[in-house]
Amino acid sequence: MTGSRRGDLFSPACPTRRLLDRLGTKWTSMAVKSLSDGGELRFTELRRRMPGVSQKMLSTTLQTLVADGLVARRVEDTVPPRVHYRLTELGASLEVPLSALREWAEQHMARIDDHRRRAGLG
Amino acid sequence: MTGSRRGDLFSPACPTRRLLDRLGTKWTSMAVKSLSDGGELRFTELRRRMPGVSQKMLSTTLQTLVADGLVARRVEDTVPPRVHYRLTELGASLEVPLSALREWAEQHMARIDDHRRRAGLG
DNA sequence: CTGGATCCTGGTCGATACTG
DNA sequence: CAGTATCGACCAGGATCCAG
Repeated sequence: MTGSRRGDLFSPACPTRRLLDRLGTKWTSMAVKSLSDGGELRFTELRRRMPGVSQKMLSTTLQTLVADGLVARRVEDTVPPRVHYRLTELGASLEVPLSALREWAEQHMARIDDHRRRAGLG
Repeated sequence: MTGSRRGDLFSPACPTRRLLDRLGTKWTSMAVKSLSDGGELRFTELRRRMPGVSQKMLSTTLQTLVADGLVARRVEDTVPPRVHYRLTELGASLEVPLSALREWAEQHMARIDDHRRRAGLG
């Protein structure tokens, strides 16, 4: 942090853009929400809470979140293995602004859809 | 709105997912931010504020935003034509949760990047 | 000046099959 | 149970040229 960085908002390294890029991937926000609601969950439990997700995509999504430090992965050394996922503090802190965006979406997306229908693009 | 819709959060029509899908497209959030900062702007003014955007992508992005009802388009009937864009009330209201997400990104993305580097995933 | 039309590339995502 | 490997479809997005 070198003081004011408003100019950075439009640099290729813009943190907002990179964050939205990730949240924009299909399953990321749903996984965060599921872990926020369910606490610590196993792989299959998580999968059940995310209708439509494939094993590969859930695995990839979780790997990204773990690498980002938003989700913690805990392996029980049993047979068969049990793997548990939960939000880290960082992940939980993201839930705050993210839930604000969710509220906005739930309140206003219907109007957006309506507008799009009239424009004939949606 | 038909009362509580928490279950909808994971339906294919989930409003949050669809909103993030749009905000996740490369230039959308930058355009919203630029219009929020600059007020009403012409196409080329907007383009200057968004380094790296191509004519096509700016055009496409603005069309989407206009169709969504987040941005208003005003054409001055001159030669050559001047086209002005500004946020609608709906678009301005989106700026509220969006700026909260920006703050989070600016405060925490560095830590995410650091975490990723250690994980060796980029 | 403000776009539209076209072509092309890379990455996201899904289906399927296989493994410890 | 919890992944990994591979293949292919699809589309966002960039380059370029053209038009009102």
